[in-house]
Amino acid sequence: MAKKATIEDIARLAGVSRGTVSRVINQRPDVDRETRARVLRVIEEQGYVPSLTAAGLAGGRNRLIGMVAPVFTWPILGELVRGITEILNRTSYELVLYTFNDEDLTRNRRDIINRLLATQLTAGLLAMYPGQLSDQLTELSQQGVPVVLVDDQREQTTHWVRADDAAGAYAAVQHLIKLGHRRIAHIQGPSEYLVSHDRHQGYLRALRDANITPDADLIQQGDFLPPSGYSCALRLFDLSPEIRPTALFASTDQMAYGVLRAAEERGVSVPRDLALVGFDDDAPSAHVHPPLTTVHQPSFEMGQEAIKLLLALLARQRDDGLDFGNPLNGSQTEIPLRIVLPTSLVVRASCGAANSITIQAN
Amino acid sequence: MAKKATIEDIARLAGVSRGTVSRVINQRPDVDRETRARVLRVIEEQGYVPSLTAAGLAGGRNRLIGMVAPVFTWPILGELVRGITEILNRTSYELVLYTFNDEDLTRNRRDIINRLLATQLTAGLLAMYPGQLSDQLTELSQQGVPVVLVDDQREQTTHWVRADDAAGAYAAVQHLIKLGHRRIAHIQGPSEYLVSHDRHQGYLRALRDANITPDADLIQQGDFLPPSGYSCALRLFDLSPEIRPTALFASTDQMAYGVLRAAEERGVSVPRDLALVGFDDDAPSAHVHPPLTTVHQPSFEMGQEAIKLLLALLARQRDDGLDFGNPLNGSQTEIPLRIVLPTSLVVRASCGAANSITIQAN
DNA sequence: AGCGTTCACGGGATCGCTCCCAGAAAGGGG
DNA sequence: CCCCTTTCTGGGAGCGATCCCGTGAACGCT
Repeated sequence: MAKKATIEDIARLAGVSRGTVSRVINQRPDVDRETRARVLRVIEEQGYVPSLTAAGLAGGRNRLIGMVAPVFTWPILGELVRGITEILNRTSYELVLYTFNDEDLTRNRRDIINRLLATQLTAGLLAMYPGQLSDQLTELSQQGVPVVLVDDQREQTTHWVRADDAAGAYAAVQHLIKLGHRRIAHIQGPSEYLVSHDRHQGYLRALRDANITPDADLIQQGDFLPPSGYSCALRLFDLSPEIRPTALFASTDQMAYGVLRAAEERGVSVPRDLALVGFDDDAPSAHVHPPLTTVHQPSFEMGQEAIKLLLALLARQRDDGLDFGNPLNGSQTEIPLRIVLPTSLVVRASCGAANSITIQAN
Repeated sequence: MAKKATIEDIARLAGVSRGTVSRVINQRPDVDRETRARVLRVIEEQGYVPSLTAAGLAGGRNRLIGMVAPVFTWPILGELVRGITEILNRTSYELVLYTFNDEDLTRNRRDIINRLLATQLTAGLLAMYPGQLSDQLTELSQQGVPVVLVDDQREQTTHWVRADDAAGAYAAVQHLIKLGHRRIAHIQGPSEYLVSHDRHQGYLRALRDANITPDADLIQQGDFLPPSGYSCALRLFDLSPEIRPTALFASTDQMAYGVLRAAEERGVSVPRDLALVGFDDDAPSAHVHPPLTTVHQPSFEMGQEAIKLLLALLARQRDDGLDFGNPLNGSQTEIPLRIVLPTSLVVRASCGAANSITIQAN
């Protein structure tokens, strides 16, 4: 393999200086059209690609973005990553992955992120479902490190993107109401999570808007996972026939799977005896029996919006350095602090609706 | 935020030179015990973390590992990534993500990888299910770039790790035979994939070992996805009762889902009328109805083995540079070119076996 | 013609590290 | 006691970019 070409080689071949080549590479305006064309041609011919490493050292800024995610969230990251990389591939930034498990977190949580940043490798951070880490990330953000969270669990003061859980839940319950149901149960998630709260609020609002008084007997509390859905469902099935629900909105698909199992054991037919709707649109949901009607989270779009937001922060940061005090800067479009994306209702068989279509949540 | 400390600051504080600090950081032997301890203490006190960027530029070697994966494989990468990061977190290496979609591939396939390498960012490459990229990766590997493939689709001349598909298929079919089945159908994948071939061979061998003559009527060809499983199943159900299969081994879980749907439509009860086994252990398989017996791929371990192999290659490369001609090097353990990991059979309800246990494939 | 501006471009200094050679200090053998 | 090793350490020379000051040419204006 021939020795790699450096900027110096390109400069020599194009008959210009390093500085000019650098200007061409970084798309700076003050280069003559012809010169630029010539340099670009040489770059093309030589297959030259500037060293990110050297550029990072010299420029003090890097072209790497750190993606932080707890390992256990990996299974649900596929779509998010797709969205992120689709945008990122059009830029000169690259993605660096940082994962950690629960041990790491409990042991020396602060260290992990700090060391990560201390390497000066990344220009910004994209944190997925950071959980316990979010406080620290917020702190970093306040210190000027560009950070964007993809989260659905807490109110943040950092830039973040999330799905509109309340509207999604509203649409799901409204759908059940339109199908004629009046006694609609809800299995909510743990109260310490914001999603649980939001989805519950959506449920309540949908009922109220249809003049249905919420019934405390029909509201159970689970922990997001199948077993809790199972036991909550059994409790509901044990209610006397006149108050037993005819429909159920589980606040996660996982819990809905538990409901499905309980229903099968008790001979409760879904959707005939019980219309069921979940939330999340996990992969298995299309394949369970019957296929689960659920609220789809726009993961792909969330990934896209998150990285766009971060890229915007990065761009602003760069400008600040160069055009400090530039009046144009002030009029620059404001970068949104939070982006909430609409969910959509995926209608399958478990709710008893005949057709299988997708309905926008708002 | 205080200005970041550099190696120079540490040197000054410890009363030594940059060179010595560098030696300590890189764990070189030629440093006095006391000096080393002193330097380490200062590093600790200052929370100093060396700049990977500068080290990369100066040393010519980097501490980044590129992970290459086509976007559409993301959903199945969760466990692999877990395995990789678990090992990687103990080293000073970081993971950089490179994904690309089909367009990228068909348009300028060569460019992508070349540009990737040309940035000189990564010390080695870990490629997941590279598909069309594998030729090029092999080439790179021959040019001296450390490359490890995680693949199940082709015979490679590069280092790679994969699951033992043939043994997995053998175990699956053997399981069905032990349950008393003699007429066992198989839906294989597209012939251009090595997995299809291997799983098919495993199927045939299991039949032969049980003195069952394979019946061409019972062997269908699908394309890995649910719809093809559906149509293949219908074709099998249309066979006259005396030659109709009592069991079916689908070479992917996805196709098994299609089989499940066909069975439901035709009133064929699984597992009573048809015992079903899939392959891959996709996430939905535990939740389909009935839960699918399948062959589990050791993704977590594959990730671990792959990264260990790459790390070993990297270490060897580094040694080569330093101890050129060292006799120890010659007698050094030869690094295995390929690693094949055992699969395991996950017994659930769809095969008709009472208990739900996991059986090692070999 | 003289002067100030703008436009392109050159090249020295620099980023934070590793490499490596040279030299000091400490022992070992004749 | 001198010389030769061995063990440690110091510091100059890069690595490949960016930054930025400085310069020469071309142009417009008085």
